[in-house]
Amino acid sequence: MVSSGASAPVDADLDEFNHKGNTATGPQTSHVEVRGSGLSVAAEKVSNDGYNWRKYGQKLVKGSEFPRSYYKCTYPNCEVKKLFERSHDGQITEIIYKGTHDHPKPQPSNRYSVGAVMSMQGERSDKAFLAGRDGNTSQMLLEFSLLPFYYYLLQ
DNA sequence: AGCCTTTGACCAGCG
DNA sequence: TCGCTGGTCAAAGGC
Repeated sequence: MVSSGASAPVDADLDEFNHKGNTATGPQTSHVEVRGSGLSVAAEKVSNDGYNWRKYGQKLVKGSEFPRSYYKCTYPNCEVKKLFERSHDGQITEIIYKGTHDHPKPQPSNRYSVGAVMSMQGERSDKAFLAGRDGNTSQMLLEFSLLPFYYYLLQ
């Protein structure tokens, strides 16, 4: 569960989502919070989570000092949306997924030699967002799991 | 040539 | 009913 369970520290705010009354009928919303990762690669990885996204908007929401980007999955018949909020440093402040992919992931343009990344993304792609929220531990895991990817980029 | 990002405007929901 | 805010659209430009 160490290397495969946490691609990103997931703070599942499904409670808040439930509270609003949109659960089974509405689209699933996953609230992913990635804070404190100084690696700009973190943003890259989260952006390239195995799917292709097309940006369709950007808005500065109140309460946040940084603009929020709106992405949509480019897969045909897949209307999963992703709200991406990051600071000017490239640090991710908030990521919100709306919906669930019901299609296989397209071929990632980058072929990591590290299968671990793929596998963990594969697990993450579902809705296994329920386990693994240890605060600092998950943060550490994030950076740790990113090391191979980061190393790959450096080459 | 095609897809993606950018950016301003438009629209709908809510207080 | 009006104003505000968040979300989406669409045109233009870039890669």
